[in-house]
Amino acid sequence: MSQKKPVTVRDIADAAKVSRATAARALNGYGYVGDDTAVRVQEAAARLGYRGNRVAQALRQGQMPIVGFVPGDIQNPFFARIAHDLDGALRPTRHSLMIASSEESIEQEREVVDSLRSLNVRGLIVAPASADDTGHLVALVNEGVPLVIIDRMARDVPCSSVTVDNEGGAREAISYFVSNGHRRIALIHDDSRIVTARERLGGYVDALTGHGLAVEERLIAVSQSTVESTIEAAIRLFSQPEPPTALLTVDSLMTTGALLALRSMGLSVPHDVSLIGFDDFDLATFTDPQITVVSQPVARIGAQAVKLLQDRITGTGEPEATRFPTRLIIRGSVGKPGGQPRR
Amino acid sequence: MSQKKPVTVRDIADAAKVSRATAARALNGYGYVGDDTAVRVQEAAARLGYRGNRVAQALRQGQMPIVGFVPGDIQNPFFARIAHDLDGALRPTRHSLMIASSEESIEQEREVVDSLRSLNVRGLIVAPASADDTGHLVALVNEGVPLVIIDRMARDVPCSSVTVDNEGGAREAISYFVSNGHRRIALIHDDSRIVTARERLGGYVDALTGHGLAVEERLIAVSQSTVESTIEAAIRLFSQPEPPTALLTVDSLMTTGALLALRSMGLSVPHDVSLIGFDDFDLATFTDPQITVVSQPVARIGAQAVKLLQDRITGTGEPEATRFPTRLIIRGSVGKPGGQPRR
DNA sequence: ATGAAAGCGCTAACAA
DNA sequence: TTGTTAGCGCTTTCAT
Repeated sequence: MSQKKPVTVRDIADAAKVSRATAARALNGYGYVGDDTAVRVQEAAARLGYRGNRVAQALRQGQMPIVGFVPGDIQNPFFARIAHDLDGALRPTRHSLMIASSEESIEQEREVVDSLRSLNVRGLIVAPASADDTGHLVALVNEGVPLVIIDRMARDVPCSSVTVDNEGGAREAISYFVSNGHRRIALIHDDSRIVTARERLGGYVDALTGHGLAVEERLIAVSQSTVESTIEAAIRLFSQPEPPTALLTVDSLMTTGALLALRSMGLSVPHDVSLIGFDDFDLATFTDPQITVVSQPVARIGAQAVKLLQDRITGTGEPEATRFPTRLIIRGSVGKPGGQPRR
Repeated sequence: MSQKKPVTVRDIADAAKVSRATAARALNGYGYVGDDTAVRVQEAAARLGYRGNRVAQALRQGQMPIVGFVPGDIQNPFFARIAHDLDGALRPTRHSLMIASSEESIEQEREVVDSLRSLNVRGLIVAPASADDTGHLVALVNEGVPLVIIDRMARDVPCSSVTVDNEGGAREAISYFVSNGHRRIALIHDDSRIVTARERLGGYVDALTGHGLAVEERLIAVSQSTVESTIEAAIRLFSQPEPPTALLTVDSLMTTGALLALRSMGLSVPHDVSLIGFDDFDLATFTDPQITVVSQPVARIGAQAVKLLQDRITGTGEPEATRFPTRLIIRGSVGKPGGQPRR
C-alpha cells in the first residue's frame, strides 16, 4: 500500500469554492480575506484534514523551518542536555531541531554540515570537532548561513559563540590540588576538541607555573572523549615509576573512564589519587566519595545559543561571543597526597 | 548580509552549454548522456560548487530523505544510545535522522509526529508515550507512512515493532528476590509507558503469585520516568509502617532516583533494601555495591528498527514484531532481608 | 543523445 | 476583497 495523497491547498480551495490564493491567505491569515470566506476555508481545511506541505513552503521561501545541531556525540550527557534545551527553546519559534552528530570526526562534520546545508536549514549550531580545520564553517558564514558555535572555539570563524571559561576552570582545579599539597598533577585531555583542550591545558600550565611547579610532559595524556580510550590513557599515566598523585579530566565521559581505570588498578580515590573532573554529572554524586568537579552552567548554554542564532537570523548586530564562568564544586575526591599505590 | 544564491542545475547547465535536463541526467547518472558531455557537466558542477537542493528534490519526489525519531526523552541514556545507533544505521542509506522528543507527553507526541509528517519524512520510529492513545499513530499507518514502534508497545497499531521481554525480565528479577528470601517486594513503575509498565507489572504479579506471595497495592508505586519524581515515590514507599525489603524499578533514571531516595533516608543497599533496576547503565557499576540489573540488548534495537523500517519502506512483507530477551546481570545490590531501617 | 516543457505544492506580486 | 499567474529547483516524460 503506497502513501495516500495528502490534501493540498487546491483541494480545500475547491471545497470552499475559492481560488488557491484566497485559500492560502485564509489559511495563513495574511492579506485581505472576507470573514465568511475565511470561515468557509477554515472549515474545509479542518474537514479534509489539511496539513500543509512544509517542503513546498520551504522551496518557495528558500528555507526550511529547521535548525541544525551538530554535537560531537549525542551520547555525551552534556550534548544530550544541550539538545534537549535547544529543542525546547526552538519549539515556540516553530522550528524543528535536526541533530546530526559529527562523532568527533572532522570528515563527518563536513559531511553533515553539507547535508544540513543542502536542506536549506535556517541556521546551524555546531560544536566543532576541530579548532583549526574550519574551512567549511568559514564557508558557511561567507554564504550567509546563520551559525553559532558552542562549547568549543573555532579559529577564525567570524560567528557568534557560547563557551565557558575553560582556562579559569582548569586553573581553579589545579590551584585546589596544589593547596592540598599535590605536586605531581596529571591531566588527561581531548585532542579533538583542540581549543577547549588547549584552554584547559593552558589553565593547567598557567596554574602550575604560577605555583612554581614544573610542567612535566609525562603527566599530560591525550585521549579521545570516550570511556574506553580514557581508561587506557589513565592506566598509562598511573603505570609510571613516579605516578601522579592528582588527576584532572576534561569532560564527564573521561572522568568516568578515569574512575574505572583507577579502580581496576586498585587505586582508591582520594587515598591514592585525587581527582577532579570537568563538567558535573549524575554519576559524580553516586560514587564514594563523591567527585569534585568544575561545573559549567549547562542550563544556560542552549538558551543563549538559540538567542544568538536568532540575532544572526534577523541580522541583529554583530556576531557575539558569550563566555560563561565555571564553578568548582568541592566534594570528596581530593585529599592530601601520600597514599601508597598498591600493586 | 543575506544568504548567497546557491548554484542550481540551471547554472551548471549554462556553464556546460547543455540543457537542464541533460545536466540533471549527467549529475544523477541516469538515462543516456554522451561521455564528453557528462565530463563537461561534472567539471562545471565541481567548479561552481554545485550542491543540489534537497528541498526541491524532495518536493519533486514527494519525500524527504529523512527518518523521524520520536523518543520519550533524548536525555534518557537509553534513547540517546538508540538515537546514536539509528543515525549510524541510516547514514549509509543517505537518510538523515530527525530527532523530536515527545517529552513523554501525548500532546507533544501528536504535535511532533504531525510536524514530521508535514515534512514528508520517509518514515518514523516512535517510542509511544501512551499505549492506548494511539489514534495519531493508527492514522499514520493508514496513510501509508512507514512506522516502527520501539521500546514500548502501542495498542492496535498495525506496524512493526522492536521491544524487549519486559514481562520475563521482571519475572526473573522478582524470582531472584524471592530466592534470596524477600517477601515484601516493591515496584516503582512508569504510568506513561503503559504497556511496557503493564508488562513489567505483569511479570511482577506473575512471579509473586507463582511463588505463593500476595500482591499488595501498597507496594506498587507509580512515578514519572524522572529522577525527581522517583525520589518522591520511593520515599513514600519506604516511609510506610512495614516497608518493603526489596525494590524493582523499571528504567535507569528511576533506578537513579531510587538510589538517591534510599540514601537520603539513610537506608543502605543491600543491607536495608535490596534493589534491581531495569536497563543497565554506567552508574550501575560505580555504586558500592554495584547494582544488579535486568539488561536489554540495547545495541541491537536501533539496527533492528532500521531494518524493519526499510522493509516497510520497500513494502517487503507484513509488519513484524521483534522481541528481544532480557538478561539478569547479578551484581551486589541484592542481599537477604532483615536489616533494620535506621531513622 | 539531447532538449522542451510540465508540474510537485506553495506563496506573493499584480490585476481586477 | 478575490483571482490570475509566475516561479522556487528539480526530475521526467515526450519529442526530436
